Amino acid sequence: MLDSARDLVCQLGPRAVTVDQIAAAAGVGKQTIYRWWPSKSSVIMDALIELTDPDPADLPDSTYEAVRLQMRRVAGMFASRNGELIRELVADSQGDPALAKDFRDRFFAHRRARGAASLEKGIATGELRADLDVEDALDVLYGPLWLQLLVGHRPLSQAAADRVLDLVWPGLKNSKSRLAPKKTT
Amino acid sequence: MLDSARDLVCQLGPRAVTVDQIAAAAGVGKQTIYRWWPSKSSVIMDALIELTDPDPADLPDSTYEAVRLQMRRVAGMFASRNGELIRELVADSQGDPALAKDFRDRFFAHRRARGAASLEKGIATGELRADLDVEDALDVLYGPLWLQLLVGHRPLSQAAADRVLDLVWPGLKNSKSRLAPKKTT
DNA sequence: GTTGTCCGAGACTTTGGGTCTCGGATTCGG
DNA sequence: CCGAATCCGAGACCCAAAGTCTCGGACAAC
Repeated sequence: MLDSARDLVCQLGPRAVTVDQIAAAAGVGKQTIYRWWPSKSSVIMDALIELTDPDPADLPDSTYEAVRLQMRRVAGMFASRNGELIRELVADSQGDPALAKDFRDRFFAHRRARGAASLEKGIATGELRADLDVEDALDVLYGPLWLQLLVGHRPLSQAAADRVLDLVWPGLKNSKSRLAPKKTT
Repeated sequence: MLDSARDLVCQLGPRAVTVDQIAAAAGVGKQTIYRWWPSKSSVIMDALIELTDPDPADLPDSTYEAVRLQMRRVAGMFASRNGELIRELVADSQGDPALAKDFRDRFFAHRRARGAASLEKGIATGELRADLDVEDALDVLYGPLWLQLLVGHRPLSQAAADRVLDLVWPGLKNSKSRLAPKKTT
């Protein structure tokens, strides 16, 4: 049933798909959908989570490289069909506090925690400033990508993510550290 | 007529107000509204622009202070009733490309140009890195504020804007400059 | 005074999310 | 093995609000 939702959303986009279509495709009554989800947007969110959750795993040891890879993955996701889903969900979240909370708790927080883990590791190894505020740093790193996703004033690319990181890095890194980040392309 | 729209939107919020209400309050037929604007969202955008455009003027000479003041103003605006308008417009822009373009061209670009001017001035005076990419820098400075506005994972405050600037500043400033930014609170 | 244009008023259409109802199938109790 | 209660697909229905169409009165032009 979620499968049908996922397929349709991928095929038509989240805006174009209707609840009736999902119900029909799943061979299920509309009422049954509303038995499990409170709104269409919730269904889409579950589809998004199922579509994007398989991720973590192997990160480089270098904090710089790890963060860079994570940012690139996010930029790639934003630029893909999933970015469209995210845009739609953020849009619907304005003016639906329950959905907004759900989005933050079930999608946003998970990914943010992964980013936070990398930064905390970097603090522990001394690659990042000891007094770094992780929350602030995450906003600074990923805020630009979200801005590009939601306002669309510039194309979203992995190169853009790299530029953001390089621009911000001097404010994050432990200036006493001798290890300059080696830039591998 | 725009006055009525502005008043109603301020009073009830952009989501709750209907075109019929605006028409009634302006003592005008609905058709007449659609003679000038293509959609309800467009009306709201004009109201927003009228509500927020009076701004520029006196900035401190110090680039750091100037940018800080501009960021604080944006944070203040985001936290006010106008922030609600902006959220709504960004939401409606997803899935309405014409509105999205209008939003970028008539609201976003203007404010961005002011920020760019400050940065360019800073480059010219040597306070900022000569090779700074202004577009990238603007995304990095304001992206976090937009993220907080649209996702709502953290409270939006002027203090948050200050923290963003301080975190990012080392990557923007001309490291050869002797003038450390003096932090006035 | 007649004709034409403009526009307030409000009825109407449309669209899609969400609810209600029916009837058949499946399951449980005796 | 049979009656009763539950579940659920199907689809009719409701509702709100954006956007369109139509009427009729007011004013202007000639």
